[in-house]
Amino acid sequence: MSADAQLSARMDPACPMAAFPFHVGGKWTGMVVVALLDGPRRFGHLRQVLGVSSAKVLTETLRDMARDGLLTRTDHQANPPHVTYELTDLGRSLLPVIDAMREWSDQHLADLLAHRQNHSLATESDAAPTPSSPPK
Amino acid sequence: MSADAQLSARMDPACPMAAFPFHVGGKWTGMVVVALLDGPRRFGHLRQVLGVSSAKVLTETLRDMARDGLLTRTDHQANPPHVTYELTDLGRSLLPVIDAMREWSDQHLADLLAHRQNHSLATESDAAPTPSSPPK
DNA sequence: CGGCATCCTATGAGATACTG
DNA sequence: CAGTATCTCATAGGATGCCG
Repeated sequence: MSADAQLSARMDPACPMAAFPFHVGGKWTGMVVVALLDGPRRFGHLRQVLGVSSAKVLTETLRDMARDGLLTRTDHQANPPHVTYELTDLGRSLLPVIDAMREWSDQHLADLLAHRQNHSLATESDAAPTPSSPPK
Repeated sequence: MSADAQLSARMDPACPMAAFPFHVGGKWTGMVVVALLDGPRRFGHLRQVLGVSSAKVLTETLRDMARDGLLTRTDHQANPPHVTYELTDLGRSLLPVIDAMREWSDQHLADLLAHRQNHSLATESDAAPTPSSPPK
């Protein structure tokens, strides 16, 4: 399975960052890591795959990550411009943590969202029995 | 080692969240989890241990966490007020992820900070040889 | 194509003062 | 003691337009 497919499958709107209790750096940092797992990628490619709206945001994310040694920026000095970004070992070192987040998400995110849902309805009325997730 | 001691030792200003590339929920969420590992704690206790300046911030954090089922709030109906917060199983389920973050921090945070430092000095001048961290 | 420059807005975070 | 009520401020995120 390609990293791009993983991205769509695991980090798509169905599992929104909004409810996700973990973040890596900025909003897009974690996704950039995943998107670069298969090798160098171009700016435009990242922009499409991540679905990042504004170019500015992606530029900032990538610059910060380069500054922190998480990836390298390669300007191929071509015209039209051709720039690629590639994960460093340090960048790849984030993967176990990201995977830990994903594993948590697989196992517990639905539970968290159920609690949140439940809470909106019955702020104090009854005991609000846990809607899903019987304790293992 | 108590969770409180862990808190001071591992999440103190010497390892500031500012440079820490991971976050759990809000700024204080992760620390609340760690602070509650040893059992229920009172509002004031949390406020002291975490060093959270404003009561509002802690209140918000705790309310959000309760809403998400990460902890429970118990009002002991006493005067003066006595309220305790206790982790749920769901709240405890965050621990492996937090530990993964800490492990990453132990192994790579210094490296990241070195890169960051280096980058401020030589934005483009020379090749900026990696200051520390020979590849493994 | 891969950016900057500019502007805008929502939100997080905190300070301070007050209350049951 | 455990909050609530306001207010401020900084920053992240995003929209749009221009440039080499």
